[in-house]
Amino acid sequence: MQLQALPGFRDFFPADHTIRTHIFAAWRTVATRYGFEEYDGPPLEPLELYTAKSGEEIVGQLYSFEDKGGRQVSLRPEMTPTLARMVAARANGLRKPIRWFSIPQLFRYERQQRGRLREHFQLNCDLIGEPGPGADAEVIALAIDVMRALGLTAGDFKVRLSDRRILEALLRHRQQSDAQVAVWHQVLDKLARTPDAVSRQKLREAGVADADADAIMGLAQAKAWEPLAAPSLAAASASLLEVVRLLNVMGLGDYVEPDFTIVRGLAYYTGTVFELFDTRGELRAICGGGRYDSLVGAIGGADLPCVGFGMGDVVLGELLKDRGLLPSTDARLDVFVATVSEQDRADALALAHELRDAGLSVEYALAPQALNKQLKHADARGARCAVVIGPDDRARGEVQVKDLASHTQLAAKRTDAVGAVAALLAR
RNA sequence: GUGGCUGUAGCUCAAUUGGUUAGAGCGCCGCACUGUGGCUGCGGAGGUUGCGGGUUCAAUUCCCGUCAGUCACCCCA
Repeated sequence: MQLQALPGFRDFFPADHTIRTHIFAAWRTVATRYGFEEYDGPPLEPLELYTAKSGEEIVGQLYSFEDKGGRQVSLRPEMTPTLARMVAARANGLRKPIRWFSIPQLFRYERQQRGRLREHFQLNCDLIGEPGPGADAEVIALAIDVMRALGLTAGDFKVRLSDRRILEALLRHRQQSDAQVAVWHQVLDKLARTPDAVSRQKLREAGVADADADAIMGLAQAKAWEPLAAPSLAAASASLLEVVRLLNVMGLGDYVEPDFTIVRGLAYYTGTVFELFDTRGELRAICGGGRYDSLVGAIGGADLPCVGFGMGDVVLGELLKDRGLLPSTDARLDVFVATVSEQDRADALALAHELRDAGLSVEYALAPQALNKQLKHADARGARCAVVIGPDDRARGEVQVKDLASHTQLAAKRTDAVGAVAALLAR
């Protein structure tokens, strides 16, 4: 049996790693553009960090074990508890609001599916210390701009936006019991992929009156903001409507649509919740987030309101691939230095090093090789330019500088070789 | 964790009703090509047909198990 990566874990061959780097670069660029600072924490944490606040159901999905010191530990399944601890530890000394982002590798022990592995990288952006809707709009705009930076448009994805307080108000207004509320969450979460009759049946079994079911379903499935103006919802929806207004002002209105069926699995969300989906509905959520005003207090004692999101690299990568937006994964070399004879090798090494000192990516044949083989290799490596050094050139104090794309070649003084190459590459 | 489908070369795939030496394209290496690359031609390496067992004169093909992938559940960073 061959040794291979564990199920749900990935080997990143150079071509794969290029894609990963491409995504990370967009994440860092846009987060930095929004004034966010990068942080990180340990990939391995005490098990209690997650069992204490995330609920017992999540323990089954933790990649946890006992370490050699007898400690119960877990690979991190999410970044937010670590963030909450770090922020709480220095809460008094940090200027608010705090804008932090991280790109942690996260783990879960679960059977894998398309877009869901046992390991992935996730951009986490959190804005801490600002309770108002301005912060919510800011992080949502950040998520949208990450997608735009990768070449995706409003035709490719949408932000589905809601606020937990709206559903709560709906249910409270209709006096649903706690057990019924739980059923509602389940039903609404999978409404789009479930036949209507099945949903209705579930609600009936939970003792929800048909009249209540009609009313709540009707509002929950609304595809417009207008129903939020109803007097019974006005207080609960004021924040969300302001978030929408701000996004419109930023010019990002096209990317946002209402979806009051968004529930989000994590228990700690308290207000705004949102998810990013591909418009064709082929993939699972690309990004999810929302407001969690009590978590930092619960973990670290400091009472700080937060809003943030996580965006994973797996589904995002699938989407970019489907839309033909992946970067070229070919290696790009600036210069290949080729020799005609073994007597040219010393000059070739010296020149290659000068070119590397000038910041160029340079290769040469490590062992003696025919010139045509070297140039073929230069071509295969995607080099823009080749420098050929032979006995005749050396006798004249020259080198030949070739533009591999245009098949042109010109002689340059050996003393000016770096300048000649730089000039060619600048074209 | 439950169920369906699928496992053949590095990749994408062939192989007749079960039939004797498992093929092709791409990629890789070499030669034509001892001071000039993309093309072309020729050659080569690379497989325990995922693994284990069973049926059969004979298994890539049929059956069982197992591992892995995938899809749907459960659930969702």
